[in-house]
Amino acid sequence: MSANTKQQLLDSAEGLFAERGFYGVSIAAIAAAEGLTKQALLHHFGSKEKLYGEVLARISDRFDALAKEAVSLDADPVQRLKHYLLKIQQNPRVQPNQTTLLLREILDNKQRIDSAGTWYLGPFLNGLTDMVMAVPGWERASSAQALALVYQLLGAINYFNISGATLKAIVGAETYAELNQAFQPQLEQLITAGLATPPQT
Amino acid sequence: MSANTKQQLLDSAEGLFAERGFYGVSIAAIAAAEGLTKQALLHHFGSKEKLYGEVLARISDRFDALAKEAVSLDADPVQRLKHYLLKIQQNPRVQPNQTTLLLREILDNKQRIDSAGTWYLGPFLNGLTDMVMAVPGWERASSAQALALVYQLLGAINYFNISGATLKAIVGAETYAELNQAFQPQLEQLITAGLATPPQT
DNA sequence: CACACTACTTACCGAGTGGTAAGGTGTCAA
DNA sequence: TTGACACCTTACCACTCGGTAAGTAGTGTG
Repeated sequence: MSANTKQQLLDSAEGLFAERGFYGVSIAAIAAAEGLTKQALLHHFGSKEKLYGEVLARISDRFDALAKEAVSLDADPVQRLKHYLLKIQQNPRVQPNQTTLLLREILDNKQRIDSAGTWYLGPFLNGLTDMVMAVPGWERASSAQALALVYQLLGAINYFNISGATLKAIVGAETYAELNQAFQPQLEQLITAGLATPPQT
Repeated sequence: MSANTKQQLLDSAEGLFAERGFYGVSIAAIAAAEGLTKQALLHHFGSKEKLYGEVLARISDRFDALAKEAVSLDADPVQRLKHYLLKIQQNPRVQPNQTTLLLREILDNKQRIDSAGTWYLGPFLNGLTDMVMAVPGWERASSAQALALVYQLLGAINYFNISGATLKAIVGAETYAELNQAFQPQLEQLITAGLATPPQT
């Protein structure tokens, strides 16, 4: 079955790209992870760049789904934003491969002229910015001000999420476990505190 | 003069590693940036890995210097922390190459068994954690709780700092300029708000 | 049976990789 | 003057890279 093989190749590619980066993985390695030759991979995707693009597109779709879910679940804008951000933080489907890959894309996109890495982040950021501006007190903030907060909260979440293995190596396993426990309540407080102090216009 | 050439090679290497990542840059490209052959580079550093290690060590030294400066400048723990974090955000010597490279290291360190990338981050994080626990209201927090806040604030800063070019491509140059202006006051508010709500013990 | 199509394979290519070996050139001390 | 050393070069090596070419096995479809 072709569709199945293709999805499995995308799964492997997602994990390997997240681990080692675009240049750090060969298409042969991705194909071998599924017991195939690299020419089989090229048969399905045409080129390494196209494969990478499809991996990113799949991630984008997942974020969209998550956003739609958040909108449908919560009416209160503060709760909605909080739940959405916490879901981004926790979703095992999303973390950590997905976050890592997106971050790598942010880092690498400067030199890959291909804009595949930017188009999908736009709607995502817009959605979050709108959520912030729906919060009481933020209606009169500029979109740039709301985006600044959005980016700071995303950074607070993602920076930690991608640090896992390295951070554990630095502080030790026990401290890391405590840190993992302390992180979410602290994050909720930070979100609440950040939203509670809208910029004065 | 050897020391000069070596420093210039380190400068070039720092920029190129930050831009393209460890695997994305060849030692020949780094050497060519200084008008040399790759064998001249190998003469100075022995191997690509060792060169990379020296680049990281240099960055570590700069962070240490910044921390010492912060301690000497401010007596009030809140102001000290605020100034330190803002300095990390703004320092043109530090940003953005340095932040980018450190982030790449966090991402890649899992597979590079070499621990060169972890040892220097330890003291840096410890210093910040101590600064937080010196803030009134945080004395009784656990170090994990303080570290959680530290990491969230670092994420808020660094995530934005590494996003420059990509973020500009997403939101457009004008919005990005506004965002750049809105970022710092918003960050100060977030730091203040985060520190103002210590965890209940 | 012929034909086309999907899903692969092996064989191969040119370009680029990190690294080794050996040699050249200049400087400086004995 | 000789030797040692730092600093650099050209030449070369084995290897890996992404991608092309050509072919094969299996599965319908007319």
